[in-house]
Amino acid sequence: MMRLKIPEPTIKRLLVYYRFLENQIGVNEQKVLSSRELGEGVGVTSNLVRRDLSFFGEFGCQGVGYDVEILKDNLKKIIGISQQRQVILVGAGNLGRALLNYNKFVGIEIVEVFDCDLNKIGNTVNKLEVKNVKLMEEIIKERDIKLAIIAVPADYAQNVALQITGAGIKAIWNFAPVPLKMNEDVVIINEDLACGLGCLVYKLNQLEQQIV
Amino acid sequence: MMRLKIPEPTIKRLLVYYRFLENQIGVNEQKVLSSRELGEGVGVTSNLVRRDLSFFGEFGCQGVGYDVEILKDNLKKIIGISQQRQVILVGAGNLGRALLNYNKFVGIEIVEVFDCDLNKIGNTVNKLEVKNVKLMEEIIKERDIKLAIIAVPADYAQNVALQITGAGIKAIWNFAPVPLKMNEDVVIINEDLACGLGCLVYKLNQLEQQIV
DNA sequence: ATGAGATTGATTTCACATTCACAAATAATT
DNA sequence: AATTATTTGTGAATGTGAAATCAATCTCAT
Ligand SMILES: NC(=O)c1ccc[n+]([C@@H]2O[C@H](COP(=O)([O-])OP(=O)(O)OC[C@H]3O[C@@H](n4cnc5c(N)ncnc54)[C@H](O)[C@@H]3O)[C@@H](O)[C@H]2O)c1
Ligand SMILES: NC(=O)c1ccc[n+]([C@@H]2O[C@H](COP(=O)([O-])OP(=O)(O)OC[C@H]3O[C@@H](n4cnc5c(N)ncnc54)[C@H](O)[C@@H]3O)[C@@H](O)[C@H]2O)c1
Repeated sequence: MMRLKIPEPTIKRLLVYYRFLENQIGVNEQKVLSSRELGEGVGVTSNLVRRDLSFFGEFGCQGVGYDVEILKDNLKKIIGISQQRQVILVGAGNLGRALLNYNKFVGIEIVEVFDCDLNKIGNTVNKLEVKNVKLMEEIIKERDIKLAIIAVPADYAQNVALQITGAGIKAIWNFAPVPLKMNEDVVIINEDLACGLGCLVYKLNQLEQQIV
Repeated sequence: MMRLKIPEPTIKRLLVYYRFLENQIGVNEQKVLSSRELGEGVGVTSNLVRRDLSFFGEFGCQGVGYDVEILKDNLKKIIGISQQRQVILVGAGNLGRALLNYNKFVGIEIVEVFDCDLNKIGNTVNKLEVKNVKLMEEIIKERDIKLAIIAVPADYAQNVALQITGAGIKAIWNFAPVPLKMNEDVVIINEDLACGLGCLVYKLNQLEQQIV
């Protein structure tokens, strides 16, 4: 174990490991699993699995492997999903509604949805009422929410980000394809889907040109 | 210019640069822009912009900058989005419909949608009729489609991937949170949204523990 | 009890990605 | 024409992440 300066890719994989363990529980009665099995399950090498985990401690048993329950509990604590965190979503459009209807995110619960469109305000999405964005800042403060999902059009994202951080939001999962300019004390993950597609198109072209 | 072995992060940024240039056209009449301006617009350093572009040639003019139109055309060619590529989408669920309704992806056109749910087959999403997945393989061959988007539940993704690659698909944009096991001649981009969220929760916890 | 086989966790090595720093080139100014 | 401001493109240095390697430890069969 070494602590200090954990690679970002490692952090992203923690949840992948956790999700795999969760799913495995039901499938078979396996109590213990090896880094090789875990790695194969999620598509990384066993070396990398051990490396990732060893940043946070010694959870395995040499010659044996990892106890599923113990590893799962430890991952929960490490990631910080021992209890569900309350989250808001801004922008009940196409993507926003898809996210709201998805019930498989672990560690979070979307508790409020905001939009500015009068045709959407008042609608119900997955048991949640879409509220007027004018109420947003007050509700964030009232409920002491720290994490927000931005699913508004690109042109409005920066403004929304300023509003919500002003009201106390400290973490933003941003789906708008713009780089948010924020203070250092706000953590942001940008989920720019288009560039994954761009990369795929590039690679497909390379593949085709190579063969022809 | 150096060619050979281009970093994957570089490839992903190409589309970000392109999208920024597209958007800038309307905003002002700027004919030329510097790597600094482009970098600030998309949230990377000017050094990185120049490094990325220089993998593919010399598009700028020293002391001046980059001609917007010329750079845009070159990026189009490099990424491979000079003409729209026909694409299919499998799984007209929550996420699938959000993607179908999004008209801002560049370089692709979703031309067919498939699902296995009889309640969804026949429905129209963004002017496209959802077709029975049984027709999928035939239509892929008929229209000679090479790129597919997978938006089906995790348990079905591997099967769908085998079907479509069997029918000729060479590139997959996969939203199911599972590592697809495919031959070497198929390119895959996995868009595992949950791990971005996991990473954000982790960082938020770190932030909070640090302050308290 | 002992040895064979399995597996972890740490160290070392290697590969990849970004930043730094500067020569070369251009435009604007005097 | 000479000078100054910019700005590109790239070699070198640095930083970051993954793979390879291996000693230490555990289980189990004999
Ligand atoms: N839909 C996709 O598949 C997809 C793919 C990639 C990226 N994105 C990005 O995700 C974001 C959302 O996309 P979408 O397709 O859901 O768009 P959308 O237009 O369907 O929805 C946007 C919603 O945000 C609301 N809104 C606008 N300004 C607001 C404000 N200031 N406060 C609160 N609500 C506001 C609108 O009323 C609308 O309901 C966009 O930035 C888009 O670029 C979407
Ligand atoms: N919705 C989200 O916000 C979200 C977030 C993260 C990941 N995902 C992933 O994206 C995928 C789709 O999510 P969703 O929320 O749209 O799920 P969904 O259940 O709403 O939609 C899935 C669709 O796939 C169809 N389907 C199932 N098996 C099929 C098959 N063999 N062939 C064709 N169609 C088939 C179903 O009929 C359904 O319409 C899932 O793998 C999910 O884990 C979704």
